[in-house]
Amino acid sequence: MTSRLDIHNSDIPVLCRACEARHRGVCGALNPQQLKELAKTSTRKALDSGIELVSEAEPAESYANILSGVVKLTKTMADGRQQIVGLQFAPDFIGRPFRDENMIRAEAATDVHVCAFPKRALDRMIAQSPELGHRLHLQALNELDEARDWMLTLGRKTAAEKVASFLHLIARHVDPEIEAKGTVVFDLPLTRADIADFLGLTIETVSRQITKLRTEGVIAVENNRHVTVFSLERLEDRANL
Amino acid sequence: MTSRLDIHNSDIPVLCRACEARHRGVCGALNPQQLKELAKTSTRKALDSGIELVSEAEPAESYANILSGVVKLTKTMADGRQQIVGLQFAPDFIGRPFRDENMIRAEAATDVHVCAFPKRALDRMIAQSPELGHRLHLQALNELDEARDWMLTLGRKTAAEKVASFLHLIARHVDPEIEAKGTVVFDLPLTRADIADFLGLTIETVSRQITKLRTEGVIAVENNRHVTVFSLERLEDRANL
DNA sequence: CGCTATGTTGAGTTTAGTCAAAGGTTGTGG
DNA sequence: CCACAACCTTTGACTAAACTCAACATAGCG
Repeated sequence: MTSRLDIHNSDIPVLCRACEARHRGVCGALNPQQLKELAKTSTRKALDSGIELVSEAEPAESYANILSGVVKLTKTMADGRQQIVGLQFAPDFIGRPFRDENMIRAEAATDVHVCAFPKRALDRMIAQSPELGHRLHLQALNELDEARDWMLTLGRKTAAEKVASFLHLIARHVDPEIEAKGTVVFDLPLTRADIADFLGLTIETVSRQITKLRTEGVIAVENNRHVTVFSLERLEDRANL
Repeated sequence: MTSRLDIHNSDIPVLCRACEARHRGVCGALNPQQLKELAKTSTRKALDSGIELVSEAEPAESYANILSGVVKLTKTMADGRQQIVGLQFAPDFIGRPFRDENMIRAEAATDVHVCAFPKRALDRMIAQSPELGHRLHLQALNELDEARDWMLTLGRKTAAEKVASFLHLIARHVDPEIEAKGTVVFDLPLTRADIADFLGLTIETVSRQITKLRTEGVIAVENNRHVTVFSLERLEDRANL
């Protein structure tokens, strides 16, 4: 389907030709000319898990599109307590338009590939292209919806419900089409510590709740990271969704 | 300062002339012609505390600007557990552009005045005016920042820190200019039940923490609602900001 | 003035956190 | 290829924070 649009690939920068962000991501708003201009200053990067993309304190100088992997957005208190306030997947856009200070840290949760470009270059293009501004607006609204959904989880759910909600979130992301009774298999993109930071719990509590779901036959776990959800429906019940 | 812009007030619809939303709110993006068109379909409403502006289930048919008062955005679980996911003040915009389903309930937390207009009328104008789209984008990004700040509070702060954070939020909103050592006096826009729903706590815990702040001389409270914060700095310490 | 809402306080329970130890997994260098 | 180290995860016993239930106090309203 989308290949129809790519007949004149010669117009499209090499870097962008196979890029998901050009279809579902923000770059989809750009014409070949704009894409070419942006591609001049963009660089692909492969980042190991744990590498910081955006610092909590310093003003950001670049934006990025995620090509693969998972990025976590975190907030940290002076005494070290941490909260993950968002997870981003390909082809999400990373960055805070219209402001330099971010007040948020972005870190590779898994090994990640991104396409990074200078803040200035994109800011210039936003001013020129309403369609690009609109795509960024949509992403912001989407992140806002997700953040508010998660606030309910953080504020009002029990530890058991929180862990089920998290697994449900990942399962849904791995396979958005899955029907309620279907089985989903995936590798967790987060360590227990990250899951705890995402859910506002401790590592130990997360571990205990995962064990409970395992012994009760809702999920299976191999090698800590590899998870099988036998029935999304059962997981939803546990999450009180 | 802004009165300079109002010399040709005859162009401005009567309804809009004294409206704060025309300066700091989204209507500031509209020219007199657009303002006139929008004013044709807009109506001012006075809503008592507790009245619902937007339903969690049904698609919204109108947007609104808050003229005065406080609106709470809430999410509710099937068993009745509730979480306030945002507070909005004048001249904030209420509504979810580019989507009908809201998945959120908006309710007057205090008596409220709003200027409401049909979703369609504004959607049409968004398509025409990039500046209007931009203002809505900025508000969405601002709400996203606030939501993520609050996620840290919900997930990682103690009850004492949560209550101090809430009082700090309100105090800052009442007087954004106040210096650290200054005294701030205000009426709480929320009941204890609402505060509990905002903080992910129970009424009793909120009450106990307020009592503690009172007995320790950080705040004074009269008639349950009227609060004096003696030193914003001390409150920030309690909130771990 | 009494009634209903809302808010406070206390006693006991529950949930999740803390601290400590042991079990697994992964990756490295011999 | 194996052994070891580093890290991550699980499990258990105990503790602390917040919740529940219940009684009482206060404020606002008719």
